Amino acid sequence: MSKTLVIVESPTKAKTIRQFLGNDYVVEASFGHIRDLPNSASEIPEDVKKEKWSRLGINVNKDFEPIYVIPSNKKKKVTELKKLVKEASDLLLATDEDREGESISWHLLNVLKPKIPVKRLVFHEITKKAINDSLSNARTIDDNLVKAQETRRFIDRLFGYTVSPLLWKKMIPRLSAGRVQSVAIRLLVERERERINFKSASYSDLKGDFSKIGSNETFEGVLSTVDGKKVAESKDFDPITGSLLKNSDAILLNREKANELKAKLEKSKVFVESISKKDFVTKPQAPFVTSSLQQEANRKLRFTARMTMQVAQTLYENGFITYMRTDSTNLSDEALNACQKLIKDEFGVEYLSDTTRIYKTQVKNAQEAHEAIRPAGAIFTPTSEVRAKLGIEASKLYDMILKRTLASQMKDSFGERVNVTLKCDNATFKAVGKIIKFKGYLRAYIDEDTELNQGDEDSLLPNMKEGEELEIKSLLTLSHETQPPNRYTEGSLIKELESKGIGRPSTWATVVDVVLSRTYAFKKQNALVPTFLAMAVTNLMEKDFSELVDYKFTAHLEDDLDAIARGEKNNISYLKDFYFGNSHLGLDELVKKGEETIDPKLACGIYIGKDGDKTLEVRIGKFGPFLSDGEGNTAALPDMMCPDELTLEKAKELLEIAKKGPVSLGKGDGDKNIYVKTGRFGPYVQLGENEEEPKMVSLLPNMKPDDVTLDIALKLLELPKTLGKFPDNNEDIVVANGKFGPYIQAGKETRSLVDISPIEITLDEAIKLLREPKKRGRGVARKTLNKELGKDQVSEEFIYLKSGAFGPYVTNGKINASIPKGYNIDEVTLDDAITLLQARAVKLASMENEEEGDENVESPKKAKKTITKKSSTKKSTSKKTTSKKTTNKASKK
DNA sequence: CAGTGAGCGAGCTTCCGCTTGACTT
Repeated sequence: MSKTLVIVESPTKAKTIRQFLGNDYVVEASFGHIRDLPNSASEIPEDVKKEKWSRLGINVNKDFEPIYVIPSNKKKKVTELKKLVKEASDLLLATDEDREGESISWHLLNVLKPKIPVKRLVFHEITKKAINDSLSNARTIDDNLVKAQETRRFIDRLFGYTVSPLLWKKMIPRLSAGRVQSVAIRLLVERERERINFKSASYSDLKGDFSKIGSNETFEGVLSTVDGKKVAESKDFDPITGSLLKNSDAILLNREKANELKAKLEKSKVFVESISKKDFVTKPQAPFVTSSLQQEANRKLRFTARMTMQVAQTLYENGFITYMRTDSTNLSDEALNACQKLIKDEFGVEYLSDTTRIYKTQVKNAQEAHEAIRPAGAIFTPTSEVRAKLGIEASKLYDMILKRTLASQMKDSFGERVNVTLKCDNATFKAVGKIIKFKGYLRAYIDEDTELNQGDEDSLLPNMKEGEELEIKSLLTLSHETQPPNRYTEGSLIKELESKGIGRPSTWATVVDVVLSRTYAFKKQNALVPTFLAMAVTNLMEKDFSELVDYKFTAHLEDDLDAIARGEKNNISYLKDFYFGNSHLGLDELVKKGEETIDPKLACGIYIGKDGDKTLEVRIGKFGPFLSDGEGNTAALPDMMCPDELTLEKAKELLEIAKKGPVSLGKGDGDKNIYVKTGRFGPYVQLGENEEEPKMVSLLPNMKPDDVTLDIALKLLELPKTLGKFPDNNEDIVVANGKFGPYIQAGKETRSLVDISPIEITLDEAIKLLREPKKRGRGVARKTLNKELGKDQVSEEFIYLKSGAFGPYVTNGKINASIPKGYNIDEVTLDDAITLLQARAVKLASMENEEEGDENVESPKKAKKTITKKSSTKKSTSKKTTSKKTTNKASKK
């Protein structure tokens, strides 16, 4: 008998639903979108390739008719689904309930062309009840919602694929621009500009230790007013001028004045002027959504957004948490019941909120197709169990999710704050005490706001009366400097984008990756530093495409898409308006205008300042940014230089040094100068300067320019050198430093030098090495790519970057992790490596458990499985499901 | 096996959102 085919987006979701639906249903996953506009030139069908519009994938002249193609990695999936449709009695399209989900269903319908009855249905949560409800509420596909999705897709494509080529022409190839990424880098750049324009201000104040008379228990007070005027603090200063804000009537104390005041007050008496008490209440925050999870994991666990999502994915696949790409703060009844029970058990009934707390989603464009991120199931798994199965990293993230979920249904925290003003001569001091009377949700989870503003600790003041005299135990002058605004971190950038409605839960982690991999920014500890390239691109975008990088562009787009989804707006005329313009210039005209008017010379320069009549600027060159004075003098910029560090003075200095030329280390052969320089292929030493072909030798791997002494330089310049004869073939043994690192050669025999330095190797050592068997070609290459990235501060392990048979990977000696595509091998940092290894460890722990599960259930078949691993994928997945079921059952007791 | 800041082919690069690929060095 044929069955009903149900198609969902995620295989894990399919697996869960399969358990609820029973044998009359076949549940399969589409793995997201199955069809899209052609991604690259190779995907454009031959018959339209000649058309001018084909590189957009959209025929802009024919009502924006798209070319849809099935990407190669989806072809197998599609054939599989087609086959299942043939066998099925009817089809249920159960993709997510949002624009993208509706579109996936529409594409499925168009590609699979089913001849059986088709219905569209949605589950709001994955519980038996919700699924049964949805089965009885099936509907048809919402065409307007599909049109809204297409419009979004086309706008992004038209923006990205017309503006990026303009950047290639005017700046350098391979640059990119888009609705989301261009705004992300603009945020970074604007913050950097604030830092560049920032003028620091110095100010001083006093801190005092006070006590009741005769008591040794002191408390702290901070100088608040002098002669009735507020003492200036950080926020009273103008960040651009560094002086007091115009409308501020605060009094500015420099160090001298503060010291004078201190000397005077030390001789004065101090009294309690006033005491005021105020109750305060703090409330828990909503359960996690993708962005808040990424932010808190970034802040508390130092996870990158990518790492957070990798670990969350593993937790999801193992049935520990609900879906991790969501913008909904909603908790299902199942979750609420589980919370209430656990709160009672763990903390006591007095900690349970009287009413169910419901959190309104603040995000404007939220699509709420899923629940909040929470521990899965009707009974939450204890963290210890997650730790046992998936290891420490996964359990840390899980614990955070568990506690935040619980806290969201717990009682408020409340307490009392006491403000005391002390009078001392013509000055006053302020002391603050705090008592938390009931910790409430803080027992479970302390969020960022609470942590920053008040902490969860009591700070007590002694009992005092107004008018009471106190003792001054000590006074201290404190000097402060105002600080420039902080750079964005991954977490705070995501937060900012989300608050502007830009980007979606599934993309925030990749947005960060795009910005980094296109070298629009680099990481400095946790901060994202925009590059000069990002500044040049942002300058251009702001000037010529201001509407597109306006922070409100996406918000307006969302409003319009909603109108299209409601059937109130026509999508074609909307697209025409955007691309060809109407009352304003359309994208097409903007790009054409840009092609004519943008001067590459101007676009590639970032103004630094004037040196006399010379204009100093950073220029974007093919090989990266460099300094120029406009008169042919150039200078390289130090690696990883932050834009706000390149002041006018610093720029002058760098140009000055470059003009003088490299400093000679000393004299070498024939009285020629020896220099250390850096070229396209890294640092090298050079002998002489005016020769036609000065001798140049690269530094050895692991050698830094600063380490090179005259002695080392002389030895390097001896390369390539002949050590002597190789007795076995009577050829000269030559030591050289080649493209792939140092090596020795005797006739046809070559060996890479790995452990021995080419400037120290002796004839005997060379002979010995040549007689040892040659490692295979790849082996040699692997040894050359053997870079120590540094030491993991936590585990104290050294981490290496190596290249193996399956491409480059990082290792800590125990675990290996491949470098994913998109990484520049030369730029893999220690942090990247640690992230990759942690994610790998989590994955390995998860796989180990699956293996054990298999063994327990069907150990006799294990051998068979390993042999037929590739050919019978289907079999092994179904087996995994059975094993999962049993482990789950076992764990729920 | 080259040491910049740029002059020539030919063809390509690029967007945002959905989802998880392969398991070793």
